[in-house]
Amino acid sequence: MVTIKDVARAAGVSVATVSRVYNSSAPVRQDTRDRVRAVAEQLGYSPHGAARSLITSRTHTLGVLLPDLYGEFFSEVIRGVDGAAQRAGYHLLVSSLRGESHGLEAALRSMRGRVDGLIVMSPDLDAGAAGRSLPSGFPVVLLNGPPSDAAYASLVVANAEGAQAMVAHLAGLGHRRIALVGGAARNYDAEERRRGYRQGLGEAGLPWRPDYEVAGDFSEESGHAAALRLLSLPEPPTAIFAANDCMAIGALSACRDHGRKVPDDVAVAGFDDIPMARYVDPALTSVHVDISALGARATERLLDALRAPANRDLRRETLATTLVVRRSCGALTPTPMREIP
Amino acid sequence: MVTIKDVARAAGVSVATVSRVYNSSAPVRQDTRDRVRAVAEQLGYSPHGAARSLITSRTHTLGVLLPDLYGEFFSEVIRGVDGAAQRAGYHLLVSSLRGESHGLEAALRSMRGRVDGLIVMSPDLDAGAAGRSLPSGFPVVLLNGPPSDAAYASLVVANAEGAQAMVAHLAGLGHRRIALVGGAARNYDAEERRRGYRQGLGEAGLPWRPDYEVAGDFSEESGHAAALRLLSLPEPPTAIFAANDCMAIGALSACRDHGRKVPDDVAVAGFDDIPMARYVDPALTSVHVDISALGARATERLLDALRAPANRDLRRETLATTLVVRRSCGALTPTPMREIP
DNA sequence: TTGTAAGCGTTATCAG
DNA sequence: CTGATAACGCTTACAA
Repeated sequence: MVTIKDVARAAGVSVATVSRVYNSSAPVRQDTRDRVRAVAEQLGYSPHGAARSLITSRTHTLGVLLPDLYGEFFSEVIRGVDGAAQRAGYHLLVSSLRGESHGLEAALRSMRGRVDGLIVMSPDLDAGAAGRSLPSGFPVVLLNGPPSDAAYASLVVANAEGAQAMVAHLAGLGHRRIALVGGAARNYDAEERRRGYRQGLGEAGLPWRPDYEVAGDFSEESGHAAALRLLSLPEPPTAIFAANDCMAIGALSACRDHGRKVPDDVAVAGFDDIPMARYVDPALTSVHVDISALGARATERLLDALRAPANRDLRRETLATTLVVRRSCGALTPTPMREIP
Repeated sequence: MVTIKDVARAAGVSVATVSRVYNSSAPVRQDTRDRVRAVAEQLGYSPHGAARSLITSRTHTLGVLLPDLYGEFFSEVIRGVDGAAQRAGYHLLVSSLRGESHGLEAALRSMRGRVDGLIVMSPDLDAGAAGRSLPSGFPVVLLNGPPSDAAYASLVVANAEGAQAMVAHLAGLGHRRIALVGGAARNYDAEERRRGYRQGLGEAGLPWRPDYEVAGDFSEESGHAAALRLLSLPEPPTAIFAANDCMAIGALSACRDHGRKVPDDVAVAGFDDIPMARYVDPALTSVHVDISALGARATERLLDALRAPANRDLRRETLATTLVVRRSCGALTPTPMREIP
């Protein structure tokens, strides 16, 4: 491994000069600079990150902690985070929690001294403990977490508002029996979407019925099962609103299995508007969430915090959603697909 | 930030002892050990990764370089890699290349001293340069790359075999006019799948027709466009085989738009068998690739290489695929979905 | 079983 | 503009 010393020796300068060339931390004469560059290039030198961060106490790395790495949703989050991080010259240390309860704490500890800040997505309601494992004052942005941890900058999707808008839309189409396929238990997004659903019912003057609220876990399979249960009710719903698109797609296939035409016999809607949504049959009405923008925005806030640790901005920011009407909800006028900017 | 010195002082021992407690590198008396642990715990100490790896020259981190972070495919790869890495106590430094041609080289350089080994996915055919940017002897596993770089351990999906099997299946169902929606240009997977397609035609005694091979780029949109073009031919194909599932799903929607029933009027098949495949309508016949297993296997090989740098195994390993028959190909007997173990 | 001290590859400080 | 040299936090001989 070629070090700064080798370069210095070969270029006939001191290590300090080589360092200065690489950091432009002080003026270096043009010809020395060129010579150093040339020698370094030829030797195949590049600075050793760990050594660098030992002295600067900056790693130029952001930690990303996700509950799981499954499906398009997380792929999109990482995509957004990666883009923003890369633009700022930062690396990404990614780790998933895989449901271990104390995993968060362990993950946090093992990342000490390896990251300058953290993006933590912990939609788990009981994960209030998150905060305690962190050195206080360590730059963190919380993604889609419950609001309890007021001590951290956080970013959430307008879950309740989106769900409410969807119910309003369905009610506006004349549906009186609107069911919900709920998300994973003890999941904040799921709870918020449920809250929005109920609120939407209320505003539309529709009664809340316990048999119209069945549990899912965000997977296609659970959506399928839940929809089958709903369709088998003595008085089945005329609209099924799933708390995410995967479940909605599962619901679509359940309708087929059950011999119900969508949207003629029953309307189906989802949440998230994953890319696939417009390609299923019928194209899925959904609540659009710009997931990669969520990741990018989280990253930007984290980077801001790193640049100016003094005036830390701990606000809770909400990312708006948009209703995207497609065929699956049977909008009376065959609405053209709404453009997402 | 609390360092090893603070712990040593507070526990009334030397830093060496604290270090030994954390590394079990030498015997420490039980009571000293307990005292150190207690003090460390109370002070909230955890070893500084960068400092550690500076002296040990091991980062306990693996670099993952992906061409892009889009869609379920990459999400699954990372998932597999993360699982295997986490089991072995390794971190993941993830980065995408975003199509910058010299991005690979830059990414590699910037990771120097931050990772112990690399998993590089560079399906780009012209990326033979990959190797040259790496310090020779650095542990690397290549994923889905062209075979030119014989100097590295590599892992590939049995693309050609899978495609060939699909064509054989379609021909077996009586199809004589089988078209291909190809993958991205200059992409190794895409080329291999095309090769398998042509080979399959040959073995089935079917002629290769230039108008039956249209280009795509692995996106739903391109699959949609390509299928429309195929269906508008004077003599349209009776089966459309897309080089991945996203494009196949695009093709399904194109068939609907064109008023063709799948599978009655035209058969459609994909490649990858992403989770979504079984939930589209009709359920998509595809070539199953265990993507997360691919990632996990790559990681295991890399870890092996790290543990025993001496006997390095540079073989090229091929991951088998399985044909998954679902409704979209119109298999004459409505075959039940084949179980994936 | 424990302590002392020499690095690991950088950057930062201070002279020149 | 450039060069010595002291950190940074840790591990690891070598001594005790």
